[in-house]
This record gives sequence, C-alpha cells and structure tokens, in this order.
Amino acid sequence: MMTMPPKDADPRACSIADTLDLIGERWSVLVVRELFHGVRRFDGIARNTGASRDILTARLRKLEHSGIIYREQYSDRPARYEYHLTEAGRELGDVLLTLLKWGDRHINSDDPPVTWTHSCGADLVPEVVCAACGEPAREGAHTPHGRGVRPA
Amino acid sequence: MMTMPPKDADPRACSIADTLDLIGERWSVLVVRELFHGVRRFDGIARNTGASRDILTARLRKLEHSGIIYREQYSDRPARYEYHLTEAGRELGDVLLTLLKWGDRHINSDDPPVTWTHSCGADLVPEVVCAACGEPAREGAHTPHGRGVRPA
DNA sequence: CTCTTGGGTTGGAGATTCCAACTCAGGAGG
DNA sequence: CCTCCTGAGTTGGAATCTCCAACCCAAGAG
Repeated sequence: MMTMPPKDADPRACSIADTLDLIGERWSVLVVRELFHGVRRFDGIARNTGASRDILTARLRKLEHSGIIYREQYSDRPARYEYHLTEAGRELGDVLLTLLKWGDRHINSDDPPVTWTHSCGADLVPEVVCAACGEPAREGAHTPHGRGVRPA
Repeated sequence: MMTMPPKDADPRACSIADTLDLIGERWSVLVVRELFHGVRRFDGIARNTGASRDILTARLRKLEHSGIIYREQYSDRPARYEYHLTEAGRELGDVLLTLLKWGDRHINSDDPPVTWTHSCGADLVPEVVCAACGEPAREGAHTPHGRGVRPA
C-alpha cells in the first residue's frame, strides 16, 4: 500500500519534491556520484558508497526506471552489467556540484576531500547564476509564480 | 546504536555524502524550501510539506543543531516559535534551485509548478558555472583531486 | 463554556533498512 | 581436480524508522 500524507496535509506542487521522489532516498545520490567518478560496476559502487547490496539493487532499479541511468551488458554467461548515466542523469551533475560546494564550505572548509579541475585550468568553484543576466541566482530570486504558490 | 557500514565497505571521503548526512533524510529539504517561501511556523510547514508532525519535530531539531535553521520565540505563555534560515541555510538555496531546474526539465516540462522572477526581470533559469571562467561547470569538470579519489 | 490555533508528544502498527550469508557462473592458481 | 576470487545479485531475520491518529496544554474567539 502506498503511504498517504496525513489527513490535514496539502503538499505544495513542486519540482523539488518531484525530483526528490526519484533521487531522495538514501544512497541514490551517491550512486550517481560514483558514476560521475567513472565507477560503473555493482561491487565498486557498493564499496565506495557504503550501501548494502540489497538496497543498492533496489536503488539501481529505481534509477533505471526513472531514466537516470541505464545498464549495459558486457558479458553473457554469466551476465555482467555496467551502469551508465543517461543525459538526464548527467544533468544531475549540477545538483551534485551544489551539494559538494555547500559541504566544502560548511563542513570540510579546512580540507575539502575532492576538488575538480575545470577545463579552464582553475579548481572548480561552482556558482549558480541567472541564465538571463549572469548574476548570482539565489539572492535575486523574488516573487514565486504558479500553481505551487500559496497565499502566504 | 549508530548504524555501521557493511564490513567490506570503504566509503569515499566526500562533501556530498557529508552534506546529505545533514539534509538527506526525507522532508529536510522540503522544510528548507518552505522557509525560502516565507512559511515560518510549524503547522504551515507540516501542511505544505506533508510531513507528519513527529517527524517534522525531529527534522527541525536536527536542522537547528546543524546550524541550518534557528528558531525565534514570538510569544511566551504559551511558547510559540518561528523558524528562520541561517546564512548557511540560505546558501542551500543553490541546491534547491538545481533540484527545481532538473524537475522542471525532466518531470514537469509541460507545466512547471513554481517559477521565480529574478531581479533582472527574467524568469529565473539557474545555471551552474565555473566561478573562474564563467563557463558551464558540469561539462568541463575533469580529473578529481584529493583524498576522496580512488585509483579507478 | 466550548471551539480553534499553535506547537508539539505519545503509542502502536507497518514499512524500510541493515548486514551477514548464500547463490551461481566463470577464471586463476596450484 | 580442487579451491579461491570476482561479479552481481537474493534471502532471512533483526533493528530502525516512519506513519498517523490521538492526546496535551495554554490563550483567544464566539
């Protein structure tokens, strides 16, 4: 049976919530992280994330059904698979980068565990900007519109 | 008792994982979302997220201990509180925006439930760029460095 | 004097997650 | 031939977490 929200709840229509329905369970984001690191096989993903194997199986199936990853057979008899990101999965890189930046600033400011070199040569510091004007997005985001908005 | 990883696991040192330890449980991100929408009180957050009240209490306490939110008393007798984002909490806005963008593109492409107007006048489309060169961050992120990196 | 609002706490049921152990198939070493 | 190792899972049972309605208390409204 699907779990239903409490009787008096009225959840906001929201793409954040919808996205978390796909990747919000424990381990899912770390699975995607491993694929970005180029780790493509079950055992490697299990080891590097810390997920138990049964749960990892469930997460991989769900990510596959959600169109975020696909698996490719690289051996029959016995069947062996590698996992890959789809284009939609690769676009989750933006989410991972903002999570990484926050943790680097607020938890590991003394010693960031992983840094990425950007193609421009600099150590990558991701910044979220408005596509229209190029200014930082967060501070200038005002007045939400749409059916997900509530009358205060 | 804290849950321990499986015996054969060797989790990667990673700011993404560390950040998810703070906000990765169900409802936490949606609580932060509500604070960005200006909803500051327990009942409103419960209604708009769909979280049950006991779990919401636990999440609010954890977010508070993590330095992401703080609560301010606006009434004694009976004690009543409003929740607010700290500066660290406000910086999670970048994470929310990338989650929002992904869901808008891949789940709700026909009808995004909430859009934000940016201070420049345009509808906000968040983009993640390299702070050094201004080019998109994701495609150009190569060769990770640091103790969180594994030998393939 | 009852109802509503606000901010929780409690109890018990049900769902999820944990982890070790097991499977099956092929290849390597001895 | 016999055993170990790798890969990709499955299975069982225990521990943990989540759900949700019901309860609590205090103040204000009708």
